[in-house]
Amino acid sequence: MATTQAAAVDRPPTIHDIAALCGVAASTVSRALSTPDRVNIRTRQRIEAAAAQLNYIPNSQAKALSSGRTGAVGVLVPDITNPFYFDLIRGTQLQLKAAGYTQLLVDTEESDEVEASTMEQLRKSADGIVVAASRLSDEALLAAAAKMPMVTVNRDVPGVPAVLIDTPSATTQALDHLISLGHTDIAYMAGPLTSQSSTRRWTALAEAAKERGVEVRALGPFAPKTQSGAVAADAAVHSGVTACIVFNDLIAIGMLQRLRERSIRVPEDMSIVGCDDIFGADFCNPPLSTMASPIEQAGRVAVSMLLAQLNPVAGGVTRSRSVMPTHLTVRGSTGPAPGMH
Amino acid sequence: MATTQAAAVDRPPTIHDIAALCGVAASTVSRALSTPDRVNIRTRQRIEAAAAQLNYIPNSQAKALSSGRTGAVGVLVPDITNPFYFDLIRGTQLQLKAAGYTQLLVDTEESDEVEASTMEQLRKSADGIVVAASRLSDEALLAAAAKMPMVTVNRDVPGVPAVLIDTPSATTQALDHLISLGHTDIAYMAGPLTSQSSTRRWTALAEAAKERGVEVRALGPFAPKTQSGAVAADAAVHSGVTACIVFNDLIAIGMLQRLRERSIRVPEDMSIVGCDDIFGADFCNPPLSTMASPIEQAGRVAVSMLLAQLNPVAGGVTRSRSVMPTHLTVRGSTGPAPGMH
DNA sequence: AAGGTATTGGCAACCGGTTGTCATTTCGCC
DNA sequence: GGCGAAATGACAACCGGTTGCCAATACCTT
Repeated sequence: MATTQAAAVDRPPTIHDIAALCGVAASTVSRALSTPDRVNIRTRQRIEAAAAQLNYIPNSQAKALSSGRTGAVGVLVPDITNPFYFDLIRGTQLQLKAAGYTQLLVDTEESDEVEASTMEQLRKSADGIVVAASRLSDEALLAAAAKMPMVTVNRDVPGVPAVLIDTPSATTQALDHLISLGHTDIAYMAGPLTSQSSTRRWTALAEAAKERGVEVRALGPFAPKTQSGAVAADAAVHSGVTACIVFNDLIAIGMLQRLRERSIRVPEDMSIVGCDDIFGADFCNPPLSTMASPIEQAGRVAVSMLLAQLNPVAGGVTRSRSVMPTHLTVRGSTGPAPGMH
Repeated sequence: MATTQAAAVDRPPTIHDIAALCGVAASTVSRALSTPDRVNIRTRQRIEAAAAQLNYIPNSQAKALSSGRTGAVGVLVPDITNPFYFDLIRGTQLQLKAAGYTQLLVDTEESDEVEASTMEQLRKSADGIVVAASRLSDEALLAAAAKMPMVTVNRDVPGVPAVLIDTPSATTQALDHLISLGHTDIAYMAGPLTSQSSTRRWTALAEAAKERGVEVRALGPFAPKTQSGAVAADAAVHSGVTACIVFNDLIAIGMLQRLRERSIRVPEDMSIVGCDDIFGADFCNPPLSTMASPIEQAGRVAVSMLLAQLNPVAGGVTRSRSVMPTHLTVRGSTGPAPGMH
């Protein structure tokens, strides 16, 4: 039989249901749940019990609307299918979840426009964003950071908190490694022009090369995909170098494949050093020598920095810059220069 | 000088700002933007111009709260670092973005509990969900599907719309391939017990083997990680089989590494067939023969089915099941059985 | 026991849209 | 020119929480 009094309807319970059940005002319920110490302990326990009984789950939309905080953090990556970002994403996801935040993951498709419009979109629906390998200009990034809390990964813009992966110094390790193997003709296979990581690596590498009196030439740019490896490999062979330090593992693995097709032996005829130590770098053929860094941790740190920015602790210092150590992992793709023993 | 009239404040514009600028009611603005044909064309154009001028972006929270529709879709995957899901995620993301939806990606950590609680959470903040390789029981899944629109991927539960990747039939292809190479001792390296995909593959494989009069034994279960490859490889060697059909490429690649360590040659001593054709399957050593399927497309189809469910079109038929074709891709990890030519 | 302070709980406005209702306008038609 | 129907726009309630403000209550002190 139909009844006018709201029975246990199927609609999810709200604070009003709890309030009615406990005989208090809705606002009291709200306070009991979000500002526990502003409510009588007994009342609070009654409310909590009722909430548990009703299987209450707060409506995040409503919460966001009224409080202005969404409890969500946007994570922007240029290419979601690039294995490099898997670990980063997992790091951010774990850290965000631990803090009770939701992750909004967006693939910006290597496009500065998509990146910018996404940021504008997220301005309303997220409390802050983590931007990996931004393709935006320094000015655009700085302007965006002024509008909403932001932490960048692998992008150094003064005034914007950042997690930097210290690949530049690793390129020096790679260079020394190659020099110690007798290589003197070395190329740097560059990434996209808009990638600051690529620029920073090249700068560091060129300087180190100069100090050591060897010559390193830059080739490229190459898109960060395995497919680009073919062009890159051909360019390297044509240039006559005996070793390559490659922008990232994706391209490096592509080069490995192409060199194999062309019957150019790695590392006997050509040594290859990648960067990132992505999934696959350890089981490609030959296994790739590469510059490895704690990517997942970088993701966690980025989130920590962002959350510290969102919820400032009295007396806490907010770091605005964090550098992740990087080291060279030598596997099978590097060996003595041709003609050396 | 201070002014009481709200000038161009920094706060993002709302429909009220637009309404004030146009001299109409806020509700008119709302209608003009969401139900364009219920408003005078001239008024609408004025409103649209004002919206553009103010750079108006609707507040998705408020929209969700009042309309009940969030414009977001949850995508649940068991392990975000499993390359198999990259393409799936990219597929869902592309299709969702094209339809103006937001993707909420969650890693359920291969846990049925995380999966269940995530669903409960998402019930409020998403309009529907895509669940890949669910670890939930049929009953739990059916119950969850009753509460919110859902499409599963690689999980067949009557009454729940699903995108199925036809790996079972591919196992038959793999079996025939191995038989044609002279193998008679074949093992199936099983995935997690809670994975229906694994069960379905085994069922299909066992039946096909029976028809063909060969014996196939099941080994495992093994966790879907490269690390499990070592145990799997050792188990395979110990069992004396000459070929393995493996639950997925992750385990298969791990096996390849282990067999190499143990100096067991692939494919001379042992043939390996993987499943999924993930990133890396083409450049591991040797390149992996595997069962490939259009994963990204599976993601797109799953989203299409979900959206069709959310926005039923008059006269449109809603497919509740879609099977993606799968075929065997032969590379270097399969060869003639030992002693055959 | 009375006065004071600290704590607690309720009211109501508000966040930014959506949507039902209804009065008004506009238009077409006879 | 006047009528009716359709189109249009304004009002206000509502979604589910948060929060400022104030009154009421409790507790403590002298």
